Amino acid sequence: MSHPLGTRQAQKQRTRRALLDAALDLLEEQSLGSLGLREVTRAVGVAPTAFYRHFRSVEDLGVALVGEALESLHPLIGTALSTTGDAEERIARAVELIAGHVDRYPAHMRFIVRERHGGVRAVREAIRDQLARFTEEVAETLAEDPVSAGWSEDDLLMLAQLYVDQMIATGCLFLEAPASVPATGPGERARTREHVASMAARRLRLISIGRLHWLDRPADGGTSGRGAAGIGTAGIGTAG
Amino acid sequence: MSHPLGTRQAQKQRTRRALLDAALDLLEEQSLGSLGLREVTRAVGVAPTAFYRHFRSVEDLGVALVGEALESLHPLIGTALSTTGDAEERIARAVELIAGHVDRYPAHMRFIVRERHGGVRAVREAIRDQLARFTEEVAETLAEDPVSAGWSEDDLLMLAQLYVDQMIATGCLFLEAPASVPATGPGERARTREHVASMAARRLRLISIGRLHWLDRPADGGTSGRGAAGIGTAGIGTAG
DNA sequence: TGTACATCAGTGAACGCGCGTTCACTGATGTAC
DNA sequence: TGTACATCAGTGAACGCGCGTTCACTGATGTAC
Repeated sequence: MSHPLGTRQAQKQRTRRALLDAALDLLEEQSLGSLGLREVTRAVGVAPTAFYRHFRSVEDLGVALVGEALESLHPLIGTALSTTGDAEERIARAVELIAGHVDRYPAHMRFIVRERHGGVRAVREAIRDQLARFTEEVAETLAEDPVSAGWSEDDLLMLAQLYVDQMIATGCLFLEAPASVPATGPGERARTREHVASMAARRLRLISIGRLHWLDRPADGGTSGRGAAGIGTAGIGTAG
Repeated sequence: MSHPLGTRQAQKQRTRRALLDAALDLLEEQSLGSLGLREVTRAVGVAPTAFYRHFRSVEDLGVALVGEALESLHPLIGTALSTTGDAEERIARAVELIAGHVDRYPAHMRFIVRERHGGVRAVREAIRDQLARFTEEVAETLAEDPVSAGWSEDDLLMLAQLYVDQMIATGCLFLEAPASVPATGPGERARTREHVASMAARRLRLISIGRLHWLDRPADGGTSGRGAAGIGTAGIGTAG
């Protein structure tokens, strides 16, 4: 009666899931470093000691969360990259995908954003490593694009990093734009879904434009580029 | 003898500084949410209760840190914006300025990066508000630039946000690139100062190029732009 | 300058509390025959 | 199918510890006359 569904393994997995979900829930209001083992077990309704059947520590649980949070983000990247159409359509689609992801997995997104630079080293490094994998993947896809002809490897990596960073920054903005508040309060326009989407699209647009004209520029100026032609730098962009 | 330098006020300020510095120090390894009041006073060498003579809580101390960390960042922005020369020179100067700032105030930079999305609401919001002020300032400076002729206000804001985000992202990269390790370990090239500087410069270059060609593009496609001319979008940037 | 009083930064003992971790346990599930 | 034994997810009592906060205090600094 208490275990109607089946095997011991299945029940264990259910408890593990409950611990992960409870942790994600609690992390909406705090960071992993201040999350207590007892807090998590209390939220689930098991004894504190049950925690040790699943994780060695809260830090360990955090690393597990990194795994699943970024696993859920992974298909998003694939979908965004494989979208066809003109630049404007692809940008709109990418922004939509991110917004949809944040709607579906807000706690995952918050966790990544918060712990990416958070106080728990193992978790920080796990996120960094996973994002580096994503970046590499994006870079490889970009490399196949005819637009990238003549780009150095570092240039491609830079662009990939820029895209990955944008993805996270945009997700973060959507997190702060509650779907339930479409009405514009005083000065709260910045946290409207439409406004966030519009600004995110603008950013991607500017990056897309910069990308198209990347090789127009005369020299590399950096330490290791190889793709540019010409010497000297025109006086572009002078400020007051 | 125990208070050779002067007034009661001066001594109080010295203790306050010591508390702030000790906190910054401790925050290198953890986040504000898990920082204890007793930890801070222990590091300074005063009784726990002395803390309350200066701050109501650790959260309160955090808000004070936001103030001084972003105050130290402020002149940086002014200097970067007022730099003259061609685009390449200005980019190099901006990257240098950020690197220098990270060298001088690494703990401040780490604090901002970590707590910007951290678990303490009051601190998060203080950082957000201060960065919004910076962004507004950058946007105003950009507006005066002839390159920005015909740009909508939202476009300028978008660009300003992009620059401010880049500043922080670059600072964060320099934090992870210890000045003491110029030698390239296996696969550690990404955390070399020169490589970070080179990649940061590339990003700014791409943004600068995108900026120059912003109004070349045919249509706005967003919700509120006003500066663009023409209709339809060319099929730019198709991926595999 | 000297005296009497006020201020207040820092002290130290005490408190109740929730923490992470240990340990021997229970009893349902799984396995061997 | 039935029986005997092994496994192991979850229990609950107990531990020592460091936490934030309170309180009445001390004694150097500041001020009034």
